[in-house]
Amino acid sequence: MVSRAELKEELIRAGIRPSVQRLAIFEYVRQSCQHPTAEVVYEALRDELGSLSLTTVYNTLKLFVDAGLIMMLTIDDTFRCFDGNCCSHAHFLCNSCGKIYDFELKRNYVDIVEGLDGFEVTDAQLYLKGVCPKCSKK
Amino acid sequence: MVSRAELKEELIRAGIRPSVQRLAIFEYVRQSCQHPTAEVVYEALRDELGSLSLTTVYNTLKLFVDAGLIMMLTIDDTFRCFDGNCCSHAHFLCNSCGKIYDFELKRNYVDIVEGLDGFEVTDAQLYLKGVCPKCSKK
DNA sequence: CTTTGTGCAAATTCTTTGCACCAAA
DNA sequence: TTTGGTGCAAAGAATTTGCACAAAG
Repeated sequence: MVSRAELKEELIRAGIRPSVQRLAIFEYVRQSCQHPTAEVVYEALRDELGSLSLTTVYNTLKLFVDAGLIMMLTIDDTFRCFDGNCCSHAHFLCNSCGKIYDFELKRNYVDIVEGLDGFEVTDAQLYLKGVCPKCSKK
Repeated sequence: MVSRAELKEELIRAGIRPSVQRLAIFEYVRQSCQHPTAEVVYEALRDELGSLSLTTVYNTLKLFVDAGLIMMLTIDDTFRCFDGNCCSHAHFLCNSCGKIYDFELKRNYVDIVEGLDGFEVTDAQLYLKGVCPKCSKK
């Protein structure tokens, strides 16, 4: 659990002014163990903040993604969601319950790819889909 | 290069009636070394077929994806595209020219993921982004 | 003839944009 | 007092749906 003050510092270091809305959104995405969509962030914070618009959520999430503070996931083509953990890791989407799980990697993605010489890789995502243990028990 | 007759057979084996439109769309996606969007497929085939609607392209591509004949890629969140090659391989999107490259894998995706026990993986995608050799020379 | 496919137009959904107002440095 | 942020309403883009007609078995 990171403090609000630390998150605020992180925004400032990234050149982003820490408005109330931005800090709340940043905190929410960072602390969330789920992978919220813009809509979910909006619903979760609108009461807490009193005033919040979906536009601001979209603007802010885009700002954070561009600054490299969070990641956008497109593991499912029907929705975009966000991950506050930028450390390299894989994602698993359960086709049954819809939950997205995080997994650590034993080695770098590019190690398993043949013939990448000359290609400069700046970003990588490994998306897995299937059925999670909870759902396969049922 | 696979013949039309073979592609037709493949559709029938998958339980899909090989209408003129479906066969043309299947052939196009299979033979294409690009990774066309629905729009691109539509533009490419509308003249050849005389009559074709974007709706049919969407319907048909969805039909093929559900049947496991082709794959949908969401490597870029701004467009969906399709890959006729269902053999496991990685994709690289050049952020400069927009081209998507295919890469073979040295080993299976799941080999590099930690703690997948109990998870049944039915589908996997490795998406890489960066700059391709052609663009980095410029 | 009976089922299935096609394609138009309209609806839907998600996201972005324009713009006026507000807040902070 | 100037720059930047927020949020409403409207626009935009991609995809899906409803339905009538066409085609194939």
